Amino acid sequence: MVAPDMEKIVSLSKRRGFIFQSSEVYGGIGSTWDYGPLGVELKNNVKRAWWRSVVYDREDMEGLDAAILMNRLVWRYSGHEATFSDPLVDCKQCKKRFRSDHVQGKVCPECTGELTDPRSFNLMFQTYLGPVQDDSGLAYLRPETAQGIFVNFANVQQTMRRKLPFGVAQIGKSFRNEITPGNFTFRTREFEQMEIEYYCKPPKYLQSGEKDDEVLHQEWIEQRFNWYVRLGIAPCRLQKREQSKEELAHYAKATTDIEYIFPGSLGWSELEGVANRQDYDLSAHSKDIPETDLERLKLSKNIDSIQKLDYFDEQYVDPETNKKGARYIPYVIEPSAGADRATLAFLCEAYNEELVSEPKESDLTQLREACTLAAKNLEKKVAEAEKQKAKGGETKVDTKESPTLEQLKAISDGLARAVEGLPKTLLAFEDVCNMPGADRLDVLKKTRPIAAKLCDEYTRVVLKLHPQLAPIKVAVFPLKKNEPRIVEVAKKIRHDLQPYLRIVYDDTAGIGKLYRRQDEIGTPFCITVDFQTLEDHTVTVRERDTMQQERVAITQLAPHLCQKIGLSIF
RNA sequence: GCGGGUGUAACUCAAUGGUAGAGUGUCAGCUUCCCAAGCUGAAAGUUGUGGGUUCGAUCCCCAUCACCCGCUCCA
Repeated sequence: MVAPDMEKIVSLSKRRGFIFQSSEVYGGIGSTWDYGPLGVELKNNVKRAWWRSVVYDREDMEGLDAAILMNRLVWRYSGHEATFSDPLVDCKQCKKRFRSDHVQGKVCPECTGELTDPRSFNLMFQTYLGPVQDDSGLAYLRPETAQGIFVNFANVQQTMRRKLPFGVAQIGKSFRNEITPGNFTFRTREFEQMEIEYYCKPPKYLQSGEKDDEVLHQEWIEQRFNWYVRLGIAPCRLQKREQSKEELAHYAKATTDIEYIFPGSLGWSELEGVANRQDYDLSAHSKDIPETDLERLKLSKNIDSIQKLDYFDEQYVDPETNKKGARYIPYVIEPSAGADRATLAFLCEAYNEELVSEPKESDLTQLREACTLAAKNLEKKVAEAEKQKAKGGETKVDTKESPTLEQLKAISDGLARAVEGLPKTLLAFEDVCNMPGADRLDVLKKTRPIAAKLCDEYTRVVLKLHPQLAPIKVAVFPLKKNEPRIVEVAKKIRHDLQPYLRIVYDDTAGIGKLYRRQDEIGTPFCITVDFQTLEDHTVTVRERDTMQQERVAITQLAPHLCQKIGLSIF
């Protein structure tokens, strides 16, 4: 099971300190979100796992952290200044919106209504450097981190003495004035990217046995796909989608999106795009690019750059002249991921509601009675709706007052199935109450709290996050908090493990509730100090997903847990 | 930007044209030898914000903000 809808994630995020609405005390501000104490741990872990995977676990990668503010010319020559400010027109009659260069005259192509004057929508945030707000100080908040990597190509290559192929990774904030943000943290105006520019040889300069750009492109797609899977995303909810020729930006030879199927209306959506951008970007920022290449890349001559971002290949031997060495602009493969999107995907994927134990039949009586009542009422409503349909001939639309016939039937069926499957289907009642139209049925409003109360008692919410991503790795509890010897040992364990692991101590509830609390935030291991501990210096280590326990000597806890979590200290 | 919906305690939701309730959660204490147990007590909301109608608005009307759904858009 994964999150059934995004609202579950939003509500859990708020309740347990993962993600808050930004500027909440002033009523919020559109599409911005703050990561709370657990959210920042989770997102940091995602970024750290990414950095480890693409920088530390390879021999051919370097890191970078470029400034958010850059010379305006970067965005002129990258093409953003032109393509990021579309003049748009709206139809005053049918409210559709068009790019003004796609429309003839001042008439709507669809309904022939009158169009507004063109308005410029610049998707880049502007700001001014220095005290005077005029064009001389105009700067943009970067809409992508990639350009910071491109313009530093020569710096990185020379200082690290790199030979092709090699890549540069960067994590950082980007800003886009999106027209339609939404879907929680999925599309926001301020977001964090994890981008790689992997520089390689253009096909012409390859020597035998070397991988070409297309092979490297495929390898990156595979590696990035597998990264998500390794950290817990089920492959069935992840897909590679190759962009069609029509979708491709003119500078991209090929792009494959890695998509995750998010809950609710969001559905299949992009986590990451892996593009083969050829030599477009480095050429764009270089002086002295030959006319033929400018034409091929549809670039205009760069009259402002003071560098040529090319590469001297000493090994290359010209097959015709036998001349050694060549100077050329490298190709680039760009795996560009969203840190917030990955974090959201991991949260959605990890979310589980489980029946911990089967409810006693005596506890179910009230629910069964309420359902019988609801079923009868629904039957009546269905019959009414059918009669009306036969009479009026017209299918009733989904109105404020009552659900449609189809909705009624679906709810009725859902309820019947849920009742039949009891006690195993306890969790299904909530789904039934959330079906379209159900909110307008009073009978279900009465059933909901009864089912909810049972769910509280017999189910748990558990985030099955990969241990490396979990915000808290270990929690320590005393089995009895009014037994000072046990409390003392538990607190000492927390203190001793603190240098190795993110660990918390809690004794403010019964043991069952303490476990549930940690389940809900994805803590993979809970240590409980009990009476046996006082005799043999062992504790129980309880595993989140299975709820199984094993006894471990206190002295072995650090290596034992670090090994299970996959930390490399021991 | 357009259309529809929502906004009440930290969360989930009730209620009413006459100064707001429940469950969960949180906190304190007691109790408890392993999975949201029990008991006692407590804190917590100018009902998103600002106007209007009214003797009186959380409820009706208008505006605004935020979120959700659908369009539109999306390197």
